[in-house]
Amino acid sequence: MAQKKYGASLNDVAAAAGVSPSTVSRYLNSAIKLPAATSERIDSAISALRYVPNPAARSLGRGRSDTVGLVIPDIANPFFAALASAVEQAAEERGQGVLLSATSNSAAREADYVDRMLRNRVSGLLFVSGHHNSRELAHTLGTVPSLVLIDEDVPGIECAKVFCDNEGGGRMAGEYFASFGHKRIAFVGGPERLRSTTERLSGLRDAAEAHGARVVLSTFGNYSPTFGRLAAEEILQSSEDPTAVFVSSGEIAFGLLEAFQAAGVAVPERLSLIVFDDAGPLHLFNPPLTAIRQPIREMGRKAVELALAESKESPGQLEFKLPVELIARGSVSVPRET
Amino acid sequence: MAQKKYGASLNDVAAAAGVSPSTVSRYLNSAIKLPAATSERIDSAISALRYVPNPAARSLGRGRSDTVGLVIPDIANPFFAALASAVEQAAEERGQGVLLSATSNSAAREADYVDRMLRNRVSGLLFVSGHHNSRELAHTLGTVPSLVLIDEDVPGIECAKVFCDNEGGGRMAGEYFASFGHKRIAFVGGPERLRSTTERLSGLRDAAEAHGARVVLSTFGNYSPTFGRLAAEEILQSSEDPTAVFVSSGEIAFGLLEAFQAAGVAVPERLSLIVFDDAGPLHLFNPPLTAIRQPIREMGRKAVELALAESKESPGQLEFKLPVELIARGSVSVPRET
DNA sequence: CTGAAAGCGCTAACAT
DNA sequence: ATGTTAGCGCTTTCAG
Repeated sequence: MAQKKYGASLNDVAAAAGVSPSTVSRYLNSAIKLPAATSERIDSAISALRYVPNPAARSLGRGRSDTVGLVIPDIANPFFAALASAVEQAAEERGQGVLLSATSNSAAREADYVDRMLRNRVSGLLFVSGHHNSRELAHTLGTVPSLVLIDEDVPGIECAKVFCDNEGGGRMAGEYFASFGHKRIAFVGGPERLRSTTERLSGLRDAAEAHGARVVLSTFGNYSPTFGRLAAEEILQSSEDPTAVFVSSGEIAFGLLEAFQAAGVAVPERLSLIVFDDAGPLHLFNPPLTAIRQPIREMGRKAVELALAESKESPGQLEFKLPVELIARGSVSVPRET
Repeated sequence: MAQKKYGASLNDVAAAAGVSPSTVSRYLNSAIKLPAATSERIDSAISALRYVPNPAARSLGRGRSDTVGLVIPDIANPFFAALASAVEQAAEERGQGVLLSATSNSAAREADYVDRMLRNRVSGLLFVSGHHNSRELAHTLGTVPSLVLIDEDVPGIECAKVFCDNEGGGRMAGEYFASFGHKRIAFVGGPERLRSTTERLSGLRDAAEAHGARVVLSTFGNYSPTFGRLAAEEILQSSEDPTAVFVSSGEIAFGLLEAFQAAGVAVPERLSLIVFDDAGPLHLFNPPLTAIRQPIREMGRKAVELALAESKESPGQLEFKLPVELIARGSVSVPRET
């Protein structure tokens, strides 16, 4: 589609319909009502000429692009894929396209991609960070109007934020473990210093301690099966001898499970498991995984809504914390005899 | 980001550097080498003014957009998510962005979204259909230069195509079943009349018959767990009494498995299972699922390559069939005693 | 090899 | 209410 003269322009349509370009423009943007006669002439000119509007020209003329930007760490991760899907749907409903960028978990790219979104004059920017953020990122982000942070915070940025109730999720997990009689719990987090990570841990810890249990081990790493395998080793070798583990992401859980299977460690008989985040078919796993489910679709929708909100009502609520729920399946049982 | 005057323009940079806009433009597009002195002046002007190029203007001026379009049925499906990820990476390497649209499995939207890509003057369009296609779609697609079809064919369109070896995959499954002694095989396909569906079935059938087995049941539906549950019922009620089933997609397999579990049908003891496509953590399922793996990453890369190929070398190879492999896990065993 | 000038297609102040 | 007229920021002939 690279050829220069692509098709008919608005001017051609206007000429064919015997009106001025601005009339056609206004008509098309439904900012106006025309006599039936002229609107028909325009319509037929459009179809006769096979006219298609050029978004680049429109964007250039207006200084914005009817597009919302979405920056995520990794589109192949089921959680982010689901989020992207939700965002796209919500955006579509509002006549906005989505410009997607996955940073491939590279911190360096986060700022670059935000820049790109800015260049593209997106009407709103949804950003999901996957790192403890650099000063540079914070600076870039600081200049972004209609920014919405999803899932993860970036310290020092004041903007709309959509999180799930990480602490509540941690608490649910802790209480659930405690109700089975677990006393020694391990926490496998995402990247250290990330808000979601610390909140989940603190919820878990609070609930545990309120029920006479303890978080005896906590380890942090990136959202990957590789880190999960490492964490599994750490847990199995720990002298603290945990009987339950709460893992902060599905991808990490995959690695954990692989390592447990390889080591002949039975779940839940030997080690109970709860995973935060229920994206992917966890119910079909061996064993079916008990999970904390985030309302991904609602998070995406809310974020789009906030990004596109007309007046940036600073007085209004800026931070939203959506509720999570515990989906009980088969990966938690009473602790083994000690 | 909707404000009008956004930042410095190329003209501002040129003025600050004491050269003409065209010189800056040429310099930035590396179509030229400047004396070190001037190039430095330009560079410092750029950073001083915090100049960022405006892609819309560039696109308008050049008639194309340094962006490849990708249209897929559903971004939340792990297969398509992995494909999108691969495409994005390959595009990035070539300095191209990706404009993504998910049709939400709506046939009606396919043509719309292709149109949108056209408007956006994408430098290449990658299209994955999820339907037996309408005349309208074929017509729209017919006008698209640098079109690449991935995974699924659209009859009557002549363009570059990247498939996997569906027939070979079916054959592998058939042979594998036969090697365990299965005689009666069920096929759960995707949408009927889709090329991938028919090819997988024909490969399966050929291999089965070559080994004294038969495909005793075949059923078709869309790529969803819901259809999988329906198919499971059909299989369980069949008087043909199949002992093995070959299912054409992961999403469908999820539904199948759910229904089998609900009905107390053990896999593989009662029914062996092979799924086409190994996206998602099938190795952690209960039982671990034996699968035909497509080279998703390579497919994405190849498609981008073809879309961006300079000269459309019609004499060259237009259709690529990438090899698949069977990943043996635990969902196939010898058939139960009859 | 560099600069001037004419668009690319559309929008939005101004006029009428 | 419609038309006129400038741009939006960049690319790209075409002169110099």
